[in-house]
Amino acid sequence: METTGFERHDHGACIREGVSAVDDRCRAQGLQFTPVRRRVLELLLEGHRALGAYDILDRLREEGLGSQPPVAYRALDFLVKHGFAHKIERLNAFVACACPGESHMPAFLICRNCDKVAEAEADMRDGRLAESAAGVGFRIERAVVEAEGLCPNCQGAAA
Amino acid sequence: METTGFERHDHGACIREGVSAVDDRCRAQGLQFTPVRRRVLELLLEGHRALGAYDILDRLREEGLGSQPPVAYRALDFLVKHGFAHKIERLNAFVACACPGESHMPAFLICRNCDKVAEAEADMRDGRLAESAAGVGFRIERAVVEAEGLCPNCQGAAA
DNA sequence: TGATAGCGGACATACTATAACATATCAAGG
DNA sequence: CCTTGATATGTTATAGTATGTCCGCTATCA
Repeated sequence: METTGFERHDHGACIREGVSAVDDRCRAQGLQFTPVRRRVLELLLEGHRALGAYDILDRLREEGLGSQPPVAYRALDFLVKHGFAHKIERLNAFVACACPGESHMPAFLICRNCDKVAEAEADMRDGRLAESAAGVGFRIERAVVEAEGLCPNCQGAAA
Repeated sequence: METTGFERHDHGACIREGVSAVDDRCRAQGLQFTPVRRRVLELLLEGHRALGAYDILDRLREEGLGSQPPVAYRALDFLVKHGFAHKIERLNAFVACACPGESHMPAFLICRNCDKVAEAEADMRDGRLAESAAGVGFRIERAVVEAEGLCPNCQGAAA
């Protein structure tokens, strides 16, 4: 199990790679990676942070890419539907996926101080929750797992 | 790890016990268990289902217990703050706590067919997510764990 | 008596998300 | 060429979720 998000890294490359990975997958699957969708993904990749739909809409508006809520929501729906982004229910906000295209059950580590969001793998098919669910005969199809706390950087800063 | 919610049980007693347990704890802790708060808890206990704040508000309005959103939200905030109810982020809705007063890290099993919600224990201090978080130095303080799927009853019905 | 604190009533507003309908673009096929 | 169908975007309006603020009531306590 790995996480992505808190380590130092070449963030410019990170954005370029993220966009180009999605670009490839769209080509492979015959999906249209339009300018609005591309730009929304770039915005999401910018900070490893969750952005609200209206934050994104504001940016799009500044850039002349759309001005009404459905524009942002449709782009976000596209990205989420195809696994290129995720919704953080706790924040009513969205983040770029750390490993676009791979099917997974993502879990998130949300720093309450700097708002960065890291993605981890949390397959619910095993683990204690899965056992518990199996015990009562419940069949898990999807799962929202969002942990909130302090990231390594902010623990140092707070101390 | 136990779950509560899908098993058959004496539901009348279930509500009475839930309310009276909270009543006791409020007395013990010097909290005011007012009529609005009590009624909201009863509504939440009624169906082991998640209710939206405005569903609750509608009921309160019918009963002359309040008519404006803050009335419902304040009662819900009180219940959530003291661990007598939980918010289901995935649904923007609320459920009564299955074991009021005990401090815990709850997880939820949400049936997408009948909308019933069962509560399980999902302590994040161990398990794979905890390991993963520890691996990157993230300190988990709270966690939202909400699994969606089919409850035992609805699996039978769908087949 | 006056001060304080908690609760609830009421009004207004902010934030999040979708419905519904119109228009544009483009590729496939007659 | 032109029609058709599929997908994407533009636009208006509205639904659904949540909070800010001010006020008055009541209980309590110094």
